[in-house]
Amino acid sequence: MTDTAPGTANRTPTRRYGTRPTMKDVAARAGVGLKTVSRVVNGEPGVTPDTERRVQEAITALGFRRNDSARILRKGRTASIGLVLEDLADPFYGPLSRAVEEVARAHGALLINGSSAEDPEREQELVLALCARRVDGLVIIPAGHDHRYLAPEMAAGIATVFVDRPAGRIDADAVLADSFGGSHDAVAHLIAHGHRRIGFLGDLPGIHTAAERLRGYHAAMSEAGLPVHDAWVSLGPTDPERVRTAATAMLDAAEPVTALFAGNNRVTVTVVRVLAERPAPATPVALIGFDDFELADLLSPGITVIAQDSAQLGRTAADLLFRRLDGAGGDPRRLVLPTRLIPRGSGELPPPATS
Amino acid sequence: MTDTAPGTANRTPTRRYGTRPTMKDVAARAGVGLKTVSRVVNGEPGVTPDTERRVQEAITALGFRRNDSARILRKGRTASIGLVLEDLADPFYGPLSRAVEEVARAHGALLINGSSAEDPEREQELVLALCARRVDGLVIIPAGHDHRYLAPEMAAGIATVFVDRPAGRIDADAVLADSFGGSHDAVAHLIAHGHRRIGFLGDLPGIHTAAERLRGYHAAMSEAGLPVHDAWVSLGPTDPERVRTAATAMLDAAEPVTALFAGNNRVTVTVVRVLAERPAPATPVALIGFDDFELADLLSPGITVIAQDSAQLGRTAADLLFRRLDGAGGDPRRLVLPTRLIPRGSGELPPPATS
DNA sequence: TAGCCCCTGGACAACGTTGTCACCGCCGGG
DNA sequence: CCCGGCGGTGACAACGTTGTCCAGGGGCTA
Repeated sequence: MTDTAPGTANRTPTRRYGTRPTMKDVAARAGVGLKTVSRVVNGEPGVTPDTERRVQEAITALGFRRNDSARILRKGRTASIGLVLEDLADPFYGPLSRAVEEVARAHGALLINGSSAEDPEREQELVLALCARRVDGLVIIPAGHDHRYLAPEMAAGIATVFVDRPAGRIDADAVLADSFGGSHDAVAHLIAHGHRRIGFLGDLPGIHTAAERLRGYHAAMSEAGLPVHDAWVSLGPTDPERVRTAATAMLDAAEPVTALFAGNNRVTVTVVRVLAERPAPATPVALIGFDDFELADLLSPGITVIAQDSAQLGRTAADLLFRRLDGAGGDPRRLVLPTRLIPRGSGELPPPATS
Repeated sequence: MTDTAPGTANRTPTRRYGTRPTMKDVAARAGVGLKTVSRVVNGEPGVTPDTERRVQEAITALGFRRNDSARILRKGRTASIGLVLEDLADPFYGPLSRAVEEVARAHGALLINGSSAEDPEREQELVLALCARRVDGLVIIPAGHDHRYLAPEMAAGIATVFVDRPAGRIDADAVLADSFGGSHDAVAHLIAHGHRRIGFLGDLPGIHTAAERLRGYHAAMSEAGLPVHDAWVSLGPTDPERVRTAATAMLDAAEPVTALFAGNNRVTVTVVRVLAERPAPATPVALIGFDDFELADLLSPGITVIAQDSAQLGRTAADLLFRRLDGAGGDPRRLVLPTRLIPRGSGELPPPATS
């Protein structure tokens, strides 16, 4: 009684506000043993219909709901998985997250997710918080490059699958899109349409996908025997200001690029804006973007993209995760999903005739 | 030993795979008491630097990580909140979810979220699962219209805030956008530009926002003394097929509508597609959409929209939730956030001169 | 030097559930 | 009539942590 707030003592004579009935309360009210309540709640066999009815009545009368915290502590499994990604608000990650959730749901698990905001420290903090909660598994879109901090957790049985980018300095399952191949295809496509001076606007070079896409760009250029000017490549944060500046510089150079390859959806959108704002040139600048985005087909011209199915990425990763949780052993696997070039017009524009 | 997998017995002599060290193990290894370990782990005062060092060493040596399940059970607070929305993959909910997450993070809480897929049963299932986990609070974008099932949970202390749509048949906090006002503004805007026959393409009439937007449409029309033909209003699922059919019917009628008001972002996008696919009419059809969406400004014409800030919606709801959790009392509140008309061209198109 | 207090550290119960095991009464068979 | 078995039920420990309480020792003051 001593820790009962004075004001609430009279309002709820039987139990304090915020205190919920437990199985013990239900048992007492139904006049049965604790374990019998447990059996009823979990649908275990071995309870007379009459007893069950009495217990059910007590449950509804008291508004009892099983405390899963205690259940989890006892059983050791939390039936929940963690998802750490860069930014839930990014249209690329929404479908991915939803796909992971659907798979989790099919396995009766809940999804706890957090955004790292591309900050390695925040990623680690989040991941370890999830480990402390003893999630059964983790799906991680890594922001950092060193995941050795995860080794003890994985050794302790927390299944982990990396998505979109591989783990750093540890061996772990990963599900990736074919950034190199997709990028190569895009640049080759532009070259096939006659372009020789192609600019690449990419994400921070430390990000695995950005590096791979740059590699694909270089590979396609060199396969075609084309030189790459330093001024044609710009890597950095994807905020509109930087992209805008970089794109403008490439387009206004003495020998301007005739085509642009944008390294991800945010960059593509900014480039579209930049191109739209410039006075219409005699020959429009060709553009291909990595990642598809809604309405890309409705712009004029439609934006040619390298599409990767982010939902499929998430689904594949979650499937792999649950296979691991179901006991699938073997060495860490790396799955690479293909990308697809969707021509819509902007990537098929020819270079100026003079070029 | 009997339940140790044969292959792992030799690899981990001291403990089975999947079993983690506990504070007891740490205490034993450090040669201190259990509670001392607890003090170190939680940064509580009253431990000599030397003792603390020994404990820290034992912690890293064993790879110990506090089991938050047990902590939660003991403390009664989970430091996590649940978010139930319709579809994480929807660009409207991504920013909302992210905003809720940020607020939660600022309060040291994790976010568990789930998609109801607009299915009341699934919503209830999810919400109750979250209650069983004893989340501290809930942010709900309701799919159903009867939330009496939540009453016992709320009485037991789970703070709950509804977003985007109010709760059904119970009294609860709600944060809404001004659907009626925004809708009214949109239609008035079209009327001001000379339109008399305006079509409304809305979501399922059971959804609160859809009903409110319809109400705003009717209000604006009747204020202007304009009649509303049955054929000008179409409510239903927002899948492209239905919207396409409905829009086409309105546009091909004997007395076709000269302007369309789309009830949400999915509808707007489909309508834009429909209009783009039709042979260009002498006078283009005016269009205003509820919800802003990326690239709306880059289409030609730009799409005039009624913008509601979904991130702000989420932030406001989460703020309110944590104020409740911090003990703020008082009656349930209903906050209504304003919408904003953003003219971009499509809503300013005049009707045909003959009209 | 005696007495007291503070500081550190540990023993123990409790959180609410589930798994194990034992008990009770009743049945059929010997 | 007794015994074995079985279906139904409950007592009890354990999961890993935190809060409460107490003990012991060292330093300080009177």
